[in-house]
Amino acid sequence: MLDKLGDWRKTHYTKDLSPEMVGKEVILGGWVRNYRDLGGLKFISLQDKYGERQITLKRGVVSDELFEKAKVGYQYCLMVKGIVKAFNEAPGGIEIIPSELKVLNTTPEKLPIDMTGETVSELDLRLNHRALDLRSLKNQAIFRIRGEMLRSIRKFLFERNFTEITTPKIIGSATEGGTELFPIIYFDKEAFLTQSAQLYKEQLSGVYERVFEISDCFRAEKSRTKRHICEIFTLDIEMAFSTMEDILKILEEIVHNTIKDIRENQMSALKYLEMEDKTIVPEIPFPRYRYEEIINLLNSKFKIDIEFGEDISTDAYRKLGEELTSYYYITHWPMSIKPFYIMPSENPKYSESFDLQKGMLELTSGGTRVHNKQQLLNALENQGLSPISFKTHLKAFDYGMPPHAGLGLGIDRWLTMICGLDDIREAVMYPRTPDRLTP
RNA sequence: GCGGCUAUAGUGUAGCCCGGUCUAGCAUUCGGGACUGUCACUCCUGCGACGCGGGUUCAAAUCCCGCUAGCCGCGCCA
Repeated sequence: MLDKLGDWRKTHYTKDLSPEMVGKEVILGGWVRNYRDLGGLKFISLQDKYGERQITLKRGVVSDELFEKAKVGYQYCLMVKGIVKAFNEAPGGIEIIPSELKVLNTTPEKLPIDMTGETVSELDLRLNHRALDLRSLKNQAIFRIRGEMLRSIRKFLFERNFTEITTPKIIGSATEGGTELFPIIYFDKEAFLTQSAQLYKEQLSGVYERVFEISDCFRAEKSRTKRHICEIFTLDIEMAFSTMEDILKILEEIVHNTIKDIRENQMSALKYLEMEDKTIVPEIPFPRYRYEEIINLLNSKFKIDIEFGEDISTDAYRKLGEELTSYYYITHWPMSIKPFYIMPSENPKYSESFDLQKGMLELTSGGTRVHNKQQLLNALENQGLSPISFKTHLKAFDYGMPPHAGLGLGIDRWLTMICGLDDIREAVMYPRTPDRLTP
């Protein structure tokens, strides 16, 4: 028989309890992380979103009725009313001596995934039971770092006069070519899920000058790798009156500042993930290599032959990651493999574009954009794209579009690196892959 | 999309190569019992599994085929 919440409300989270509160009555709520029954003495480790506290039931100290009631299973949902007691041998030096206990919900006898820490269940199985899995200490650490990351990025950008924008995720036509789009039915029309905020953020840079968006984009590629998912979470930035040079500077500051904040505010999470020595604040400015320098390096050092104008293969990136382990830029990619909105360099063979790499992984790409309408029209035609399908976008370039530049950063990939995870799906609460649409 | 691999209690694994010894081992979870300072409590005890379908064979967890699910790599990927 389950207890009702009634008029009980939490007075504190587990993290709020301190030695100064000894003797006070508190109400805590959460889930059973561990349960130990020593006969006349029982311990419940109660976990909430911030941590855990020990509830101690000693026969003779608590009522017999309460003592008998405290027979709980892993991940039961409990609320406890009790007195804070200092006890050196208790975890954190504090324990709760309960006067009342509410069992608000129970669990099956056998949980579908391991929640004891004894064994590590397979990722696919954990994802099937994600709402439960996310309560694990590892996941708590990962997503605490994610929260800090987003908070830090937003704070940094707001302090520098950026405006947070939101752009449509349902779009009427293909935006940029390249990746496959998910088609959807929009009443009686065909529509698509957006692949990026690119065109909209460019337009809005002509209004709010410095804009950013943090949101989902969709890639309909059947990529079965540990680095790809179909619904990605990206940071998009666009700055008017700027070039690639300004973007390179602000991006390295963002990376530097975000990792600094994570180390300052979420060190315990980093430690839990054993990343405190690996996720360190990188020195800025980041090394910059031109695309040609990179392919020359790959050729001379690893005998990997890449023609100018070819993309860098997974294998080549892997080798590159052995050579360059920290953050670095690859700039001035061949214009031929960059999208139409990227500004060519003075020598139009090259482009004012860059990728930010961390080891083998591409984290960000960006560059200076074309703001002159005629030049944009020419670029569209050169890439075999139809100006008609970009008609509404092109209109924005009729009314004083400023020179601008920007970037797109994959938040999930970055979190994967920062947490030292093996698979990008670990860094997403509910990942979408070609084979996974639930939960 | 292509190639390689895997599938054993709730979870994680051993056994498979070399068919019989498997009445399928171990850890943990779960049930019962003992235990008043644990923190992966400890100890005793019990329950629980060969993905599905077909084939070979006297005999299949083990060999073969198909299906399903998953894993790894490549390709695709503003």
